[in-house]
Amino acid sequence: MDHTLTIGKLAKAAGVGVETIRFYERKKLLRQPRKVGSFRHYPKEDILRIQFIKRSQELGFTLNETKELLDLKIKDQAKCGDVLEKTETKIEEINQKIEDLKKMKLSLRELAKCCQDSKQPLSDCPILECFTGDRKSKI
Amino acid sequence: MDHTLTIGKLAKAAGVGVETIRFYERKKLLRQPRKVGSFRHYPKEDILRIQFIKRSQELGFTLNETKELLDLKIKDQAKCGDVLEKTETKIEEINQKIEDLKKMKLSLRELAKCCQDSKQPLSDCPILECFTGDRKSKI
DNA sequence: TTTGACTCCGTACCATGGTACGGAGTTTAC
DNA sequence: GTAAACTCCGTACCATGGTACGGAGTCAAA
Repeated sequence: MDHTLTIGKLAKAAGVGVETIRFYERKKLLRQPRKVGSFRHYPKEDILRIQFIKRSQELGFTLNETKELLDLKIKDQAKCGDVLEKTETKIEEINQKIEDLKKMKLSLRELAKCCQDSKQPLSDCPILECFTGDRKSKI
Repeated sequence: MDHTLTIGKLAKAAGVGVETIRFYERKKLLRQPRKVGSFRHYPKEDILRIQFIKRSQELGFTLNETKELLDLKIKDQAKCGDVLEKTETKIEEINQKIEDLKKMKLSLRELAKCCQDSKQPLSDCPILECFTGDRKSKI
């Protein structure tokens, strides 16, 4: 009983599936673990690393972007500002997405107005036509 | 020269690629066109149909959802309210996405605060640790 | 020692929304 | 009439983030 974890234990500790860990390894999000015989043995720190990955996804980073963040950590010439910059970029992307979604919502609300009497048969319902015809809308 | 379009003309008129049209056909978003010999001939209405699909995507509907909207049109027992309902549901989904994005943004802002002096080497930068440790945050 | 649980590896598959390719047949323009 | 342009079809491939499978090897407990 040493201080390392087999893939199953790591998976359980980090709250992911075994296959996910092998997938992250293929994608180089996890470093090659030490092999004991043919079995992978992971340091406990990899629990945190996986939690970092999950958190990063929750924050809207893709796996590739997350990999970039993790890679910054091992390049010791990397500056704190490099991470900050990626964060700011991601905040801008999020702002843009929010704006897009708000425009969609406005358009959908306008379209919904087309269709007041919801008991009309669809042949008399203008909403699909509104949909198609609404080319001057903001989005 | 009749009033129908070959696939290339339709693609050009609708602003999509030829392969996209065949893809939509496979996904049943476009009806089987009339065949003249082995060549597809499309009615001009399919330009509008494709534009409807594109517009629908812009509004956040997936191709499957778009197909449901288009299918409502041919089921003549479908009610105007059926379309309205899908629209309202999509508006709710959009609201939820906006809320999620706002939470992400807040978290990213907090994390960015961790990293004030952007000239520090990354070993002294707390942002990655903030990332990992910030488990009590809202998202 | 044997049985059950775990792990290995490569590969295939899921959804989503297409794009690309290759070899054949068809149509149009000069 | 010939060559370019278009179309046919099936299939494979792209990114994204995994999940599933099968047959073999390994490990731990009873």
